This record gives sequence, structure tokens and C-alpha cells, in this order.
Amino acid sequence: MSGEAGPADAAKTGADAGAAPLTERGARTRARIVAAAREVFEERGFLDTRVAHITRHAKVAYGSFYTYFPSKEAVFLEVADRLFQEMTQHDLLPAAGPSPAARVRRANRGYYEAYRRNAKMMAIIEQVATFNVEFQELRRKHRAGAIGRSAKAIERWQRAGLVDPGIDAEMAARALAAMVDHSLYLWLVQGEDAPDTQRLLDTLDDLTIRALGLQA
Amino acid sequence: MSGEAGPADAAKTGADAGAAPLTERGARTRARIVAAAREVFEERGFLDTRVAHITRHAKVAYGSFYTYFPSKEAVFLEVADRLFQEMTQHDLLPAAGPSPAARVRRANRGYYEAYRRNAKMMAIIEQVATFNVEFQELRRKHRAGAIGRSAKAIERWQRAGLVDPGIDAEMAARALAAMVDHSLYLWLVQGEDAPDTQRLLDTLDDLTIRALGLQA
Amino acid sequence: MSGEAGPADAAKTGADAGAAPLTERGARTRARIVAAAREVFEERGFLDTRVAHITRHAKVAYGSFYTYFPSKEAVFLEVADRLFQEMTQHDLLPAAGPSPAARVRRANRGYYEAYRRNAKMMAIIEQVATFNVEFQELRRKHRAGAIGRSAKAIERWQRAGLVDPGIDAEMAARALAAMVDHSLYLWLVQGEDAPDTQRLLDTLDDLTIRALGLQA
Amino acid sequence: MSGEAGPADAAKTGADAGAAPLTERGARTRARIVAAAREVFEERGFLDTRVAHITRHAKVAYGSFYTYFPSKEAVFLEVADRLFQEMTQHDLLPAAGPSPAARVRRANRGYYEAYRRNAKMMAIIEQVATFNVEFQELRRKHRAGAIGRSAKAIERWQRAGLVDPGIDAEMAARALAAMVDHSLYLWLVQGEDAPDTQRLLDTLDDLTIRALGLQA
DNA sequence: AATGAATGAGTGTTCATTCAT
DNA sequence: TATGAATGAACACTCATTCAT
Repeated sequence: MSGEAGPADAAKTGADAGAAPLTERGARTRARIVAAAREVFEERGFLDTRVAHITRHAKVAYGSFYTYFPSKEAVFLEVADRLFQEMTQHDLLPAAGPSPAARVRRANRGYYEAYRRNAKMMAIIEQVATFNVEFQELRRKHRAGAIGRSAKAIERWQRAGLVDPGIDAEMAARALAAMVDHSLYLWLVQGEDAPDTQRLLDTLDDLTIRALGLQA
Repeated sequence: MSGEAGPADAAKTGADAGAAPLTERGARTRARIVAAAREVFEERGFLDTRVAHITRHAKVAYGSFYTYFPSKEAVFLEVADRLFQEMTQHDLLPAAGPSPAARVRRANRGYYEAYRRNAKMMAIIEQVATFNVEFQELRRKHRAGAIGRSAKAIERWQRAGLVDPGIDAEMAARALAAMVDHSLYLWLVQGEDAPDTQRLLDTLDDLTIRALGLQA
Repeated sequence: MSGEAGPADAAKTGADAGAAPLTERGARTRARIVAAAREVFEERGFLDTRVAHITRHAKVAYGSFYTYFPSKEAVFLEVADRLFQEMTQHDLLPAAGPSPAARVRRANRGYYEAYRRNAKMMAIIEQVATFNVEFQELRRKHRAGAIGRSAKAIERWQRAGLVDPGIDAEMAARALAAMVDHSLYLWLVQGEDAPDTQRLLDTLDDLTIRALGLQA
Repeated sequence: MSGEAGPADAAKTGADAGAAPLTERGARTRARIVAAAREVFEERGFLDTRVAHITRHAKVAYGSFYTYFPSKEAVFLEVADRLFQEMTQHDLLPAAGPSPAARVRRANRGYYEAYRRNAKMMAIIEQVATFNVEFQELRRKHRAGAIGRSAKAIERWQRAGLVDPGIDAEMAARALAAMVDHSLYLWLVQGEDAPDTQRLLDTLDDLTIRALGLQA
């Protein structure tokens, strides 16, 4: 899914998929719809979004939506897929570089920034994940990719003697990702009231580093 | 909210709330509806549950539902409120007792067991939390209570020299709760494929203990 | 299907079926809808009938239609089933009685009268039979019943030496029924221009009698 | 209508008719569409055929359809008109030749073969005849031609003393045509379950011959 | 209280036809 | 001619809530 992606790839994601546009004009219309969809989803959530909202926002005819997408779910899948790709850019860290602790901090900050930028969509994504199986799958794949990369890093650190080999690298990667993810969700999406952002981020870094036993 | 709760309390929670039953017979009908609601919600999720499903399951007339609840949301709030109370029984741990690490393990296991028992409802709760503001508030309150108790424990351990005072107790309580909560959610609700439960639970304990710097 | 029939029976016919009414009032509403449906179908054909037409005609709310029927097809099936029953009353001829030729004439006239009375619905029935498989089945059953009775009569006449035993009783019953049926269809429904009704009916009798070799 | 017919003639049939192609290339495109239309109609029926199905099948652009036909109905009329012509070739029997009974049998077999070859289209034709007035007219004309020829033959036989003059030649021609037509329809289109084809055809011949009182 | 019928606004999707290129 | 994108009216069906008995 990630990678080249684009309309054609996303089409496989959506059910029957409206054909990919063959002309320049079609490509523009399609892009307008995707952009409008994202904005409307952010504004109203998935459930309260009507296809009419999207087309009105995109200034295209109602029917044009179905020229490019077979359903509301289908556009959502595409919008979300793009988002996931952006969200996971950050963890493509250079293998070499600063200390592990510094890299953990950098990764967390990068993720935080991306999350904050996309907080509204992240809210909708969580919403759709609670009832759309197809979407759960898309999300699971992205998560698996990110966690795999984390686990690899932890294993490398274990071999380098920087992390206790007694830690279960894969499960730790999962658990720590869940910690960061859900903390940001509660904080940025559900509006959990916490003193301030800096303390939250510092604590996430801190706990991660301590849990892995890295040199701060 | 937690504590005695019951219909009267829940009634304040739900918008207008259906009249509390005055007769013995009414109380029984109401209870039948609540029980049926929980089962149907678990079976189909909130969005796909119809009032008719609930009344059919409860073997009461369609109209009877509205004798006791003003809306579908209202029963859900009551069902969820009861669940939250059960879920947070576990952390009413005795302040004294075994070592902190042992207490962390016990609390985690207790929460895991409760989560597993109620996994289906936890899924629905996450669903409703993504769009119902009123419900988000109910959940926030419960979470705040649980986190407050955790934070208190950490502070106690810090005062006892068992935990590094450099740790932000409240934020740590939040972050660790998010880790456990979301890991269980992904594992038990979204069906994330992980090798096995024991490794997951062990890692959650392990990371918590290491992050707090407790004596294993 | 034929026989006791009624809502309950018809419900099995329709897909998921809207519940049979439990109260007197419900029964009345349901009956109003069925009657209105027939009138609207006759007026506009199946394809051009909108559920809204039916409910408007029956003076009930749009939604009430779906209280009793799961779909437009379902009411149609019930209307048609009733019609088939009426249409096949005529051939419940007394086994004994006048001469075979007289009985052929009487049966044909009876069928003609019924057809004429219900010509509009017969048109719609033919329409639906061209695309609805479920309905084709219902119709096939009714036809099979009627043809079986005809075949039985022919066999009786063959045993009585009134009809040449060289005739294939069952196939003859089919072919002759097709002749009468389709002639009436073309005449009464498709408005085929023929000189006059009397000549058509006389010819149908005449050919049937001659084909079977009955004493006129 | 029958005879040379072709695009130009059919154009008069269809409402506004798409322009007849002026270029060689246009003629080819048009032909591709007509051929594709027939195949798609056979496959899915008139109602379930989409213009897009036809153009896709013909490998022409969606818009090209409307270059040649003003509507879905218009292509159908042309396809049907061609079919009718083929179907009625068979009864262009030489007036002289074998015995009347033999000619009846030959005509029936010829019609049967044609019907079987075109059974799918015959089904669609029946479908369209139930709602499209314009098409009913086209069909009526063809039927009138065929029946006229039959009636002529019967009258000839009456003058030759081979058929009882008491028979109403025209009505008999109609009724017997209806018998054959509808029997084949029920058998070949609606899939009526009858023992076997031979018995059906033999009975149709047999009854026709007996009804007319021909020498077998 | 209990029952179940009545209500009707709301919405995703289809598809023939028109049009710009 | 050919292409394929654009259009938008049309419609079946749902379901929370209200009401009459």
C-alpha cells in the first residue's frame, strides 16, 4: 500500500473502485474531490459527512463523486492511506547518527509534530477503525511496518550491548508504540486535560529511555 | 459517578433519562432492557444496534424502551457506567502488601482479566467515544480516577525512595496507563496478531517496572 | 401457496417480510396498503410504481409500507398470489356434469371472464415474470396446478373413449392452456386488433374441441 | 419493416435515431455497437443493461453510443427488428410441395429451431413488450405479417377441401400461432419443466393438425 | 405500564444523457 | 468522429421517536 501508491493502488483498496481518471481534467477533478473529502471529514467526522458535503465543497456535481470513488468508504481509505504514509515518514531514521536516546527523542518529536498537524484526521481514523474492517486492515499494515522498524532498532541496540537482551524487542516495540500513540490520541484528540505538552512529551521520551535502559 | 451509582445516578448522566420505575414490575422491565442492551451492543456494536434489537432481545414491547430511556445513547451510558465501575475495582489495591513490582504485576493482570472478560464492550466503548461528547466526558472521569490512584502510588514510591523522583508521577501514570490500555485494545479488540498473550503481559509488566526503575 | 394463504403465508413468499400485523388496526392498515398497491400497479405497471405512490394512495405514511412489506416486490407477490387464486377458481369444475365439449366451453368462458376482469393485473404479471425469478416460480406453481387438472380431465376422457388415446394428455393440456392464455393476453392486454371477442372465444373453444376430437 | 430494412429503416423505428454513419469508419463503429448491444441484452436483459456495458463490450467510447443511437431503446429496436426478420424467414414456405400436415410440421420445426437459436433475445423481447409501446407496435406488425400468411394458407386449404370451412381461418391462425409461440416461450425461456422437447414439438404438430382436421 | 403501530425526514447510490475537448 | 468526464434527478429503504389504545 505504502510506497508508489497513488490512485491506481488506492483503487485496489476501495471496493469496486471508480475508474482512475484517464485525462488531465479527470485527474484534477479527482484531486479536488480527495482534498475536499479530507477537509470535510476533518470538519464533521466520517459518520456525519455526507457525499453531498464533499461534492459541494469540491464544487463538482454530486454524480462526479461516483465517477472516481465507489463509496464514501473508498475516498476515506485513500485519504487515510496518504496520511499514514506521511505519518510514518518520521521514523525512517538514519541507522547511524546520534545516541539511541537522542534518536528516540527525535522520533517521538517527529511523530508528535505529525500527529498534531493531522490531529483531526487521526480522530476520524480512530472512529472508522472501530467499525470498518477493511480499514482496520489498512491500519494494521501500517502499524506493523512502523513497529517492525522499531523492533529492528531495539534488536540492533541489544546486539550492541546498549539494551538489556532480556527485553522482548518486538513486544516492547509494540507496547511503547501503543503508549506514545494513545497518549497523543487522548491528549490531542480527546482533549484530555494535562498540564502542558512539554511535560507529556518529556515523559514519553523519559519512560521509553528508562524502559529500554538506554543511556539518557 | 462510580460507587453506588445505579439508575438514579445514570439518569443524571443520560440526557433527559427515562423516568425511574416506580413499581416493582417496572424495575424488572427496566433491568431486562439494560441487560438486553448490553448483550446486543456487544453483539453488533453501537452503530448497528437498533432499538428494536434491544426490545426484541429483552422480550418487551418496542414502546417500552422509551418508557425507561429517552434514547439509545441513554441506555448505552448506563451500560458503560456499570462497566467502568467493574473495570476499576481491580486497582483498589491495598496500599500495603507485597513489593511495588508485585503490585504492578497484580494490577496489570487484574486489568487484563477484566478487559478480556469485557473485551466486546470495550470495543463498543471505544467506538462511542469517537463521536459522543457526553460519553467522552464520562470516560474521562473514570480514567482520571484510575490515573489519580496510580499517580498517588508512584508518588508514595518516590517518597519511599523506590522510584526516581525525577519522574513526573502524574504524566508517567497517564502514559503507562495509555500503554497498557491501548496494548490490550489492539490485542483483544482489534485482533492485532502477536505471538502470544503471556509475552504481551510480561512485557507490559517488565516495561512498567523498568520505566519506573522498580526492583523487579 | 394457494389455499389458506393470507399474510403469514405470503410473508414466506416475500424476502424478509414485514411482520404480520398483531392488532386489528394493523390488519386494517395492511389491507389498505395491499388494495392501494393493486390499484397503483394496475395504473402504472410494476416498474413505474413508486412506493410513495402506494402509500399516498393508501393514505398512510411512507414508512408504514415497510412495517408490513420488506419491498415493493413483496407486496406485488401478495397481490399476484391473490389474483392467481381467483383466476384458478374457475377450473374447479365438477367432474360430472354436461358433455366434455360443454365443459371446455364453460372453462374457457370462465377463464376469459376472469382474465377480462383482471386484465390490467395480468399485464403487470407478465411484466414481472420477465425479470423476477422468485415471481416466475410462484407463477409456475400456479400454472402447474391448473395444467395438472386439465391433464387429469383429458386422461379421464381418454379412458372413457371420448378422446383419442394417441394424444399426449399432459403436453396437450400445456399447449392448449398456452393457446388460451396467450390469445387472451394478446387480445386483452396487448390490444391486438381482432374483429371481435366472440369470434376469438368461439375459435378457442372450437380448436380445443377439434384438437381433442371431442363431440361438439 | 421486414425485408431490406437495415439501419435506415430501423432509424425510422427508433424515436429520433442517431445519425446514420456517413463514413466507412462510422459504419463500422455503428455495427460494433449493434452487435455488442445484442450480446449484452442477451446476457443481462434489457432492464439490467447499461449503456456502459454496451460500449465497453463494443470497445468504443461511452459517448460514441450517442453518436449513433438516441437512446438505449433505439438500439434495442434495431436489434429486435433484425431478429424478427430472421425469425419469420421460416414461414416463407413454398406454397406448393408436400402435404399440408407436412408443411405444418416443417413450419413448426423451423420456428422451433429459430426460437431455440434466439431464445435469449426472445426473452428480452417479451420483457420489453411489457412496457414499451413503440416496441409493441413493431412486434404487432411482425406478428400480423406471419399470421396473415398462415391464414392465407388455411383459406387455401379450405378452398381445396382439406380444412373444414366452418373454421374461422384468421382466428385459427392467431390462436395456433399463440399456442406455438407461448409454448416455446414457457419451455425455452421460462424454463418450464416438461419431460422432453420431442414430446412438446410432436404435440404442437399433432394438435395443430387435429384442430384443422388435416390428414396426418 | 405496556404495547405495537405510525411517522417521515434522511441518505447513499445509480445511470441515462449531455458536453467539453 | 471519438472520447470520457460531468451532471443531477430519481428512489428504495432505514430507523429513531412519537402516539393511540
